[in-house]
Amino acid sequence: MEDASRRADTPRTDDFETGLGAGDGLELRVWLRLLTCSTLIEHGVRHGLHRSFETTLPRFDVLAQLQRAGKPLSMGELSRRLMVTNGNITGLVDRLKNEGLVDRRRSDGDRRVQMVSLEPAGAELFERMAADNRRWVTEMMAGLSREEKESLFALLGRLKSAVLDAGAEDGETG
Amino acid sequence: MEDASRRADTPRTDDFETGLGAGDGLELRVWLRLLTCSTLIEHGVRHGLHRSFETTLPRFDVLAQLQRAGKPLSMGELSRRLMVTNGNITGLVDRLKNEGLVDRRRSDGDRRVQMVSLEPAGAELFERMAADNRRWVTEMMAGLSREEKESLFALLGRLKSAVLDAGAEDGETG
DNA sequence: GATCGTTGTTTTAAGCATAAAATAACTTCA
DNA sequence: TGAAGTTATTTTATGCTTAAAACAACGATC
Repeated sequence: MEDASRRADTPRTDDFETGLGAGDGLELRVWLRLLTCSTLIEHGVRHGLHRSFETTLPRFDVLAQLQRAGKPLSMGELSRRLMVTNGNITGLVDRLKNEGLVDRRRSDGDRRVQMVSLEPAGAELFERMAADNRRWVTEMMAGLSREEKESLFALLGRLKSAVLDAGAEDGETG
Repeated sequence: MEDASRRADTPRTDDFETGLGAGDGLELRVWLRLLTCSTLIEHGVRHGLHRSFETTLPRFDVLAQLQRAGKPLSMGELSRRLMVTNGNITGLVDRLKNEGLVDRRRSDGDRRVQMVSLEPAGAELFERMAADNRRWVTEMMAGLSREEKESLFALLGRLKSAVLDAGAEDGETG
């Protein structure tokens, strides 16, 4: 009978739209809803990784990038791909290396650069996690039709471009 | 000439789709793109809050919830609305209280409960931050038409429902 | 071939976040 | 009323994350 007390102290992730309401700007409403969806799915994935693999989303993300790249990546390249600051990558790779999942070595050509590569244990673990991850995400979106998912994918592509364009302006003004 | 070295160590937020590629499942592609958009906008907002107000997104979110509620909220209620664990709220409210932006006092009826309320300084600061926040988000979405934003809003609503429905199944099975 | 600016990474200090355990107050019900 | 269970919050241990500063190696230019 371990059905109650599911886990200790997880947020309830109820139906709050974390912020503003109907009278506010459309952009703000889109952003808040986007954030809610992102947070909800992230909770699902993180919880799955924790429960099934005793690991975390950032660790998974690093392995995913290395697997996807199919070649060693520098610390900076990982930082850019994961969209986190590079001080962050240092600790993350430290831990993954201690766990034997990745290797890190100085580049021959440029002695500043550290190249991170996937160890066999890391690749094997990643494959197992990726399969479950895909299943979790698919299940979470099971309520959407194929058309809805395709529209959403397209619109998010538009949004991504818009945000990147807007960001390019303030900075590259020259 | 302080145009180079914009800021110390911010991630480049380039055009990487942080993860899988074209051959993968549609759901995974939607999720990764959603996460990219969410991260990009979050970076914009966080950077603005940091630069203009020397504050952080979680602090802003707490104030936003209190302002929106229009009444004091308990620690647990804040935790649910922000979708973070409640241990988290403790430290966050500690800091906001030290800064004089909120007040926290035991509830009369239930002595376990702590009610958090917005102080005048907090309300005043929030109004200023909210105005800028709205501007930043609007600018980031300037490249989208009204129709696109409305479609996106609607589809994200569908997604939110789908994820909540999927989550309701594994747990309430009884 | 020394100096200047740049680039890649790490370090530091602070804050955010989680999960799990602990504490404390409430409720129920016999 | 008092033991058992539930709910609200805090504490603990650990890890993630940021911004900024520090460090180290590179590249160009003179």
